[in-house]
Amino acid sequence: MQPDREFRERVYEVVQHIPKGRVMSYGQIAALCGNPRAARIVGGVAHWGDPDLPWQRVVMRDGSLAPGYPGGTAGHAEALRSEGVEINDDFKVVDMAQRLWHPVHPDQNSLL
DNA sequence: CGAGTGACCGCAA
DNA sequence: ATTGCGGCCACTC
Repeated sequence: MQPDREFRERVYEVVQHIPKGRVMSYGQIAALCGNPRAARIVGGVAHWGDPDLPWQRVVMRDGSLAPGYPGGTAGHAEALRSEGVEINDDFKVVDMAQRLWHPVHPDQNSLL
């Protein structure tokens, strides 16, 4: 797939700023990058984009983990646990609402 | 230009 | 609280 460079780089910018121990959803990131419906595109970036970024901090809206993470959901879970994020037996982030990171304010989507 | 595809999302049953 | 479905964006063939 590989989205256009413009969008892709904004995604990088955002993902880089997710603090350790916090997570963001694909849709949330997409919105922050100016394209609220491009959640799937963000997924594409996550899969094929720069591997030297904290992609383990990007999860689904409901807290479930991505299947495409290197090492599978299990690997993803481990990566997150290793930085203090609790993952339950169903491979979902415990207490998403609290774990979700929002750069500025919960509703308005300003760029960092 | 049309059809298929994917680390998604929100709204019904 | 779980599923199922349709809709979305960008890209490839």
